[in-house]
Amino acid sequence: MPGPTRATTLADVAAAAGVSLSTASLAFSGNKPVSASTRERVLAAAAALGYAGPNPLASNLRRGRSGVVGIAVGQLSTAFRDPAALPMLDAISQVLGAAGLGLLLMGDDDEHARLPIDAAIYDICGRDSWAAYDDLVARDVPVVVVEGPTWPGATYVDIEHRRGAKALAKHLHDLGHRRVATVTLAASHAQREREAGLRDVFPDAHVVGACASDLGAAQALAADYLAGDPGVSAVVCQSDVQAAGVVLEARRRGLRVPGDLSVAGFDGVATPWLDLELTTVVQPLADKGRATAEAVLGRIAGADVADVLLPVRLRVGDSTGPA
Amino acid sequence: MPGPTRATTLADVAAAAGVSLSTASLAFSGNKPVSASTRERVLAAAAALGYAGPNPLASNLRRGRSGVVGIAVGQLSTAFRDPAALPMLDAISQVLGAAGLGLLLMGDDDEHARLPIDAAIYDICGRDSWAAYDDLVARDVPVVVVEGPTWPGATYVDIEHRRGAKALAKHLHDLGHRRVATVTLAASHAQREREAGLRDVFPDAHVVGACASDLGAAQALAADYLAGDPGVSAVVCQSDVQAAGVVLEARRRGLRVPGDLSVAGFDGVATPWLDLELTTVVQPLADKGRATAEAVLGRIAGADVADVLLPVRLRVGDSTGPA
DNA sequence: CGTTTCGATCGAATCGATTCGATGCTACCC
DNA sequence: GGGTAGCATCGAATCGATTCGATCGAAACG
Repeated sequence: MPGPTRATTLADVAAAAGVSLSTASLAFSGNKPVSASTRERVLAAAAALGYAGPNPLASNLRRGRSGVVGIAVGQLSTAFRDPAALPMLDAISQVLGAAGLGLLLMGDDDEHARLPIDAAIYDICGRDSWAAYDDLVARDVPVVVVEGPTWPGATYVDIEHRRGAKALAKHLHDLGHRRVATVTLAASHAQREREAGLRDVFPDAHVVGACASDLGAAQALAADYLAGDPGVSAVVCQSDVQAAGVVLEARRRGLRVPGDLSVAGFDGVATPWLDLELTTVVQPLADKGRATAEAVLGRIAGADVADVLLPVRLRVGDSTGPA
Repeated sequence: MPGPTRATTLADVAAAAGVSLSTASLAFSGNKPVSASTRERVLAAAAALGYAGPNPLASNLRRGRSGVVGIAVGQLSTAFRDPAALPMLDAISQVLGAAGLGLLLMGDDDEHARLPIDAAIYDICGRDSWAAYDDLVARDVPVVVVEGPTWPGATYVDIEHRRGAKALAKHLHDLGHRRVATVTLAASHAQREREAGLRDVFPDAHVVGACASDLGAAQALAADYLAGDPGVSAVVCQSDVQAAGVVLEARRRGLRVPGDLSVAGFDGVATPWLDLELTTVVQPLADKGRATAEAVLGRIAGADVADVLLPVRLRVGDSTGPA
């Protein structure tokens, strides 16, 4: 039985196995060849002592790595409520997990500056500043920013916000729309780019208001707006969830989509609770996650990592039609 | 400017400030009183050298703590797609964050056994076994299990699955329902308890099938089932999301809810895309998260922590009616 | 004025591993 | 058979902090 005595160290195991500390270490890490018989003797001794492997804390200090990557997401519930966040997060955790790295959730507070992370991902934030960023830089922690503003020293992964938004706007223009409104996200790099793309085609598009990528919030926003009978023929949203909210609210008011009102989204996620397919700008969520994770791996390895800009694609669905 | 020379250590700072290493340490940690003038001198020296505070890795080793708590959630995208998961996760991260602890996402693989965590939460899993559990026990890492099966040495946080399910079943029985079906989750402790509660009232309830708490999956399941014209007057689901899927599918087939079919859920989350309020069993999600986090804190502190069983409450909405 | 107390500071031990360079040994080659 | 590789093993240094116990002065006390 594994004795109740804790604090079994590798030194104890080495002593029990009759080898040196360094050899015991090699038997576990495999960083240098060890004869099969020796390795077995060490592992047997470890099992007998109830030793569960090298203490990660000690190992981390010596190697100068924690094996943990922080990901800043602001408040969890808002960050993950957006279905667009999940495929990306999944891809990130898959790639990092395969490399033996764990993913640590960080809020905005700089509490987290004290936690042992090898790199940080700034994502899903829709924010322009992060308190902890300077601390990370000071500690030489590599940072990868997703869809964020450009800070010195970070690596960037982004998508073609402007081109996508412009393609969507063009699609609406081609359908004959002339007066359009847009539901925005909170002020951020991504939001500014997308709005620029929209205004490339509709310079005087009206801003309905800003809200998170949340069905209820978008619905409430749309309720106010549509009640005023604004005289627009299309509403461009910045996420599919927002778009779904607008569709639901429009219908509740007796408007037909796309007959009376065209509605467009962004992201290209599944909206199973809608009986139509949204016209939207599809972004490669999994690719974005993979690219982010790979950038992190590169930066941790000390490599020079190039910024990444991923393409988007207009998907025409059933939620937009002739003006 | 903070020189490009890394590897500035506390010893360098101490030397620059003309104090001993131990005093410099105290100036940062505040674990023992240090005269104000000394502290200032140390901090000034640190700023001049571009020293960003004690290396967390070294600090961790010495204190025997990493400040990180692992949370096992299986695959991220399935775990977080369920809206019931978020309020709980939020509460956990809030309580742990206030205590200066970070939250590390763990998959099922035992890769994570090598990561530096002070405690682990097994949650949102709907699974009966976890590969890494034994490793954690061997390493003396406290484990808190949420809605899970009882393993030796862990602390449990759970809700009244059976009582809740039974109360809901009773409600349906009172409405005159006699033939009911149930959509289940994957086999798990929670699922078994709930099914037992249902069978306390409807011993021969029919099992439609199992699926995750996912709208599309539930919809597909319901499509198959309802096509067979099964002759039940009510469907009891194990999450509100499942219930929403069943409602949508029933309507698609021309059934009125609750006129032709009563549908009930579990969890008590918001379903803004449904125009009715689900009859459901409301569980205290935030409380569950708080209780979990507090159990973790207690276990880390080495205290004896009692298991927690949280009450649930039947909420009668518009999705159930007379048979 | 001598003694006790208390607070600030310091030196040294310690946390538990990884890894560099050196050593001893066997095997191989001409 | 002498010299050289090459592999397994070992000893010692190291990662960068935290903390215990000791020391030193100055303030407080009788």
